[in-house]
Amino acid sequence: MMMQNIFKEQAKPKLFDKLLESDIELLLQYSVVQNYEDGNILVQQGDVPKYLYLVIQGQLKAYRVNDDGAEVTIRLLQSGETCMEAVIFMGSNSPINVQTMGQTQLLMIPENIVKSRVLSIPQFSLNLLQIITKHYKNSIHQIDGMNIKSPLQRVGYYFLTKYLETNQGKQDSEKLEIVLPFKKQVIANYLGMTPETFSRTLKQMKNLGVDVEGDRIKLREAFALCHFCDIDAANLCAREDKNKCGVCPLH
Amino acid sequence: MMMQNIFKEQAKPKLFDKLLESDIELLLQYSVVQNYEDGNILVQQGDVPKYLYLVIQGQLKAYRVNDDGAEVTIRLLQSGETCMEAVIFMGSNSPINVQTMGQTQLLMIPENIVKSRVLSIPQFSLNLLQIITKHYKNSIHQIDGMNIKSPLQRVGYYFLTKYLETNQGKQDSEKLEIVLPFKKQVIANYLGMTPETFSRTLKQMKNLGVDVEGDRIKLREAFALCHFCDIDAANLCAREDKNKCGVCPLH
DNA sequence: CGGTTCCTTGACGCATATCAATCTGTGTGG
DNA sequence: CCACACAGATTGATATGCGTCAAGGAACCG
Repeated sequence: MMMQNIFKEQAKPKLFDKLLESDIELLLQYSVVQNYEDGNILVQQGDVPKYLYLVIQGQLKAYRVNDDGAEVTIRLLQSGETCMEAVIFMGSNSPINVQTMGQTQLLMIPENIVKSRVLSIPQFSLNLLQIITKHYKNSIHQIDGMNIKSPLQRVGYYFLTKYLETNQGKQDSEKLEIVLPFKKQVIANYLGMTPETFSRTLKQMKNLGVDVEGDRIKLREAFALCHFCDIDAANLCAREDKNKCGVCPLH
Repeated sequence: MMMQNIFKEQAKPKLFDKLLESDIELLLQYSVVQNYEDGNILVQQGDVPKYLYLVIQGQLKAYRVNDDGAEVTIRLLQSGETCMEAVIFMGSNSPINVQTMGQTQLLMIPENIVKSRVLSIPQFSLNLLQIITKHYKNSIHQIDGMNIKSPLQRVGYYFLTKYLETNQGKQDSEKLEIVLPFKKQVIANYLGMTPETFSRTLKQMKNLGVDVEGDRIKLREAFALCHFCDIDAANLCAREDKNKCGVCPLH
């Protein structure tokens, strides 16, 4: 299987970062690529996961449901991201469901291959550690947000991180627009609020210099989202002169 | 440094699980043991962590604070548990503060030793993966709880997991009592509620057959907490005949 | 004892969920 | 090309559950 073909146009997934071509081949020996329709449930709470999933195209949602059928979104994944890496090492059943959102193409690496390669390829276990710790960090932010942040702050922080992601490396040519990568109700649930509250919150943001038109978020000024910055976000910020924003926690 | 002395009376920490004595020595080569008073801040948000901390005696709290000074508890740790293992691999600054609660004795392993041993001792990197994924799983439950569970359900689930932890392996001699390992206000914050709400919730639990006297939680019947069970908890349950409780999600 | 810390109890207000209706856009079929 | 259906998004009205504030009680320690 030729990775350079599959991910031709895209950045190499973090999972394969710094791996030798020969190591990647070892890893993909028994992997398969598969296509799914919208709404396909790949893993259910309680399952023992059989694969590590890498999104080639499309989107996935990792979530939990309770008895009443209420959903909590844990992660939203796009192309190049992986899931079940963590669960494979939990030594227990999956605490989450995973479902496709829209048409999706996935690379599936068998669970036992992952486990054995961890022991034989040090860089691979390092990659996994970094991926999982990143998820962990995200979930810490989620917990934080739900406890002490208002909906406005949660949305603002979400926009800020999206803004920083899309402008990574581009010091000068900052685009003052971001595009929501998911349906609004999906994002709302991820942020722990109802679609109604999300919608109302978007209107509030206009007062802060953030205009919303459909799924396009337009900033009236480059520093519009700086109110929502924290130390973690500031570290992603590419501005060489961070104190220009006036509120950067690093200054 | 002799691990068997330090942890004489206790279970061996997960961090050292299945490691050869020689590997442990390699790991501890540059480690130090240190004592701290109550309230000592070991790590602050934004710090680059210098050590992995293993609790020998006492308790730690990992938490976040926002501008207003409001705290969100991420983890509460007791003897044998570790922290900063995840942060070390995040490749960024610490998203959390860590503080001692009460007098505490800690083993501190330098960060660069941890990183290098990961590459040279496969079982060690496996241990780390398992520890971190467990934290991740916990944080998933935390997110879940704050979104779709009432305070009653959160407290109930917390008690249930504590109950299952203390009765691990003891199939027959189930003690119908658990002892809260932390101050009530600390637990309340960990569960994402105020001490007032926590207190009121404890009274509600009396109707469900759970009596609270100080920090002792007494179950009037063995199945009192089964209402709060989910698939994850059920997997920890030691009862050979799980369907006796009538609500087990495994049956 | 007096002081401190922790926990509990009560009264109140507000923010967000809930329910319901309307609006917008998009794709489909006649 | 228009009419219709449907999903998603928005807007409004209502209510309730938790946080906040304030006071009182309990346990502990010198």
